[in-house]
This record gives sequence, C-alpha cells and structure tokens, in this order.
Amino acid sequence: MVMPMDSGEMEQLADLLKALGEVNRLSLVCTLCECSAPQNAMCLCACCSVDASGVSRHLKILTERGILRVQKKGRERSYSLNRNYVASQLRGLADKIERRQEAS
Amino acid sequence: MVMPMDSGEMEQLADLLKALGEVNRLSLVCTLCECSAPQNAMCLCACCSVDASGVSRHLKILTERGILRVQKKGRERSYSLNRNYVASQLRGLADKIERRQEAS
DNA sequence: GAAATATTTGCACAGTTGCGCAACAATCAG
DNA sequence: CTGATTGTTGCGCAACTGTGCAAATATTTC
Repeated sequence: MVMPMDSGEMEQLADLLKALGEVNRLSLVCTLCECSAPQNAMCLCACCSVDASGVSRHLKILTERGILRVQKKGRERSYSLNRNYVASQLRGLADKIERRQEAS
Repeated sequence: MVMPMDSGEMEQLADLLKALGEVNRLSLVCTLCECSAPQNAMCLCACCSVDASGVSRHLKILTERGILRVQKKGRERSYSLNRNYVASQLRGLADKIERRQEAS
C-alpha cells in the first residue's frame, strides 16, 4: 500500500522537485547521470549556460537537497549523483500517482 | 537504453517538475491521487492553505502542464489527475538517473 | 613568497512567484 | 428577474530566484 504523506514529507518532496525543476540544475543532474566518475564544477560548467558562480550555487542547492554528493579533493570538489535516493523519491511519487484508489 | 534528452525535452520536464515542486500544488495532486472520481475546485480548496483564487491559479498551472485534466460541467469544473502521463515522466527520469553508465 | 587554478561569496538587479482582495463572469435554483 | 454558487481575473505587494561581476578564499605549483 502507498503510505499517506504528512506535511513534512510533502514539503521535503516539493523541495526536491523544485530543485530539479530548473533547467540548468536539471541539465547538471542529467550530465552527472551519464558520468560514471564524479565530476568537478569546472567540468560541469560546460553543460549549462551559466558562469562558474552560478554553477557553484546550483550545485550547492542540489547538494543541500541530497541530490548530489560532494567529495573535496585538493582544490577541486567532485560531484556525483545520489542515484538511489533521487530515483526512489521519484518512483515513490510515481507509484502513489499511478495507483488508483481501489475500493477498500 | 535511455535516450539522451534534447534541450526542448529538458525544458518541458523541468516545467513539469517545477509545477509539482510547490507544496500547495503537490498537495492538490496528492489529494487527487486518492480520489477515484474527479473533484471540483471548491472541494479541492480544503487540502491546501490558499483561498479560492489561489487554488484556481494552481489548478490552471497544473492543467497547462498536462498534469491535470478538466471537464466542464455546468458551473463546476471537474479536475482529475493525468496519472499515466505524470507517472511515466517521473519514472522516465528515475530510470535515467538510476541506470549507471555501463562500460560500452 | 608569487602566480595560477578552482570554487565560493557579497552585491545589485531584473524577473518571477504566490498570495489575498475585490470585481467579474457564468451557471443554476427559486 | 433575483440571489446564491462556482470559478476566474486584474491589481498590487512582498518575497524569492537566477544571474553576472568582482572580490575573497583555498589550494597547488613554481
């Protein structure tokens, strides 16, 4: 059965979706999708039409929401996608949405 | 194989996620999840902390994004969730995200 | 230490968003 | 027609968002 959502969960899920709902951030995520190795910010700049400071801010938001993981390596930071978490959140919502209310 | 996304698709998906990424709109969607019959706007007002005009605007956005369907019946409008579309979009992204880049 | 590289932060600005209120439009019930 | 019900729209407003630029920080290299 699909669990009902309390307002805290709802807000958290909304925050996740909002973080993904911006083109440049979504581009960053999709770029990281296709990378098996973590990427640094400079390298990620290429995929979206924003300067380095903008990318830095987007990456920060994605990290705060648990979408990305960072690993500090010298003067670089390597970002990688938190695949399981993001995918499970999206699937959870998809399940909830698709499952029609069956007569109890 | 998961298809790469062109920038048009990316923007469209971002719009969908952005529409879902607002607490009151997500509440509306989740409320409609649990309804087997379409609901009118007045009835949907109950689930989120916004007045009727706000709900109307949120419903409009959700409808424009293809998340909801409307059916006009007399002076009421019945909203229902476009379950297949929304679920498939979310699953599509989840699949793309979860599938690690395998050595080709 | 000085210069180079990678990233973050403060600032200002334009644009967008969500909101309530009040007015409006459309439909129904008497 | 009158009045109630349902929903939308215009307006103004405060808050938030994404952005570039320039300056700051951190780390490496020479």
